[in-house]
Amino acid sequence: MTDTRWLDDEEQRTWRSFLLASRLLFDRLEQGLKQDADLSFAYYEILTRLSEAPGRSMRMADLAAACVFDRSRLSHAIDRLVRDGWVRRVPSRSDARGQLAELTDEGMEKVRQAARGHVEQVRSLLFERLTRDQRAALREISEVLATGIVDMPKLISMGWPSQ
Amino acid sequence: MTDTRWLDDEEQRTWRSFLLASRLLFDRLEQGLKQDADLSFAYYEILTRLSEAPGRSMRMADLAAACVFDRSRLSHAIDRLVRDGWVRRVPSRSDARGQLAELTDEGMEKVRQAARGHVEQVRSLLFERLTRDQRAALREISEVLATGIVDMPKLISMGWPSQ
DNA sequence: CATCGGTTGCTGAAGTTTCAACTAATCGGT
DNA sequence: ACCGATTAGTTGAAACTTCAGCAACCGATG
Repeated sequence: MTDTRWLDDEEQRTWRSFLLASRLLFDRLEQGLKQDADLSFAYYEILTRLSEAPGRSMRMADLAAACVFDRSRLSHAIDRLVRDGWVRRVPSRSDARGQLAELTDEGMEKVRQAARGHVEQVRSLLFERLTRDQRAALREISEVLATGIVDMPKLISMGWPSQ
Repeated sequence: MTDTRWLDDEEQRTWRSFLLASRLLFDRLEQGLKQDADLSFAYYEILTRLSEAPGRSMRMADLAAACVFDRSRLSHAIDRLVRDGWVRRVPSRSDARGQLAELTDEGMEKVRQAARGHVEQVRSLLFERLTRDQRAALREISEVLATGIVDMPKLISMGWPSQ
């Protein structure tokens, strides 16, 4: 029974508010995507990443890292996206173990459509509610936290915001 | 094809960093709880809420609201917590439809143990990385966001941070 | 007290994620 | 060239969440 340093009142409140806010936000976004594009947030993110990648395709492992999924989860998810026709699997030329996930034209169109409402929602639920200073603070805080938890270099190299 | 207002660079970065940071953070916490208490974050939260409630028990619907779960999810989750002996179901006296979820003594002990490592992790992954100002900003931002998405009054009444 | 709209909690099925194994291919040193 | 160690990606089962629907109950109203 070593003594734990508990959270003080201020911290407790901050933590719970953060928990609540992020959950409400993500739930809403999930719900929005489901409603007007019949996509889960996870699928939307996969499609988005692919749409931004050169050749609209990425190695499975890179895509997994970019989405912060484990390989298994991605593999199953791609199964479903392939079944629905948004993505296609292509064997890698340079590494016979490798697979590329490649966005189909239908997939590209799908993301485009989904993005409209989604971006609008991010704007109205997040940015429009914050002052300029708060937006800046949020960015700074997020970058500090992310950097602290994982080493950035790898992530930057796959398209995450740097610095 | 109405024109969507896209996110500018600054917003884009803020949004992606926020997404990344919160995901990494929650993943780590989940992983930590799993490792040293064999609990998912969801279960941990249920147990925590119960441990703080008068009589260590709550109405299903209230508990669901407090955890931001839907009723069905809670119902299934409580099934499993009952199976494992951490929680017991008690019919409500005042409302024949109602059920209370009540923490068992074993459940209470379980949360206590789990809380040690968990709190330590929240501290080291979140609070220790932020300056005093950043902590204050995070709280403010979180409260603004949460308030914007859902009307607070009900939540406050069930133990969420107010104001 | 009969009825009707709303609430409470549960259920089973379908969809998704997690976990542990597994195969195939590559790498690195000898 | 070969062999053990590592990496890429997949698989199937178990765990979990979501979804739609149900039965029981509440409570206000006529």
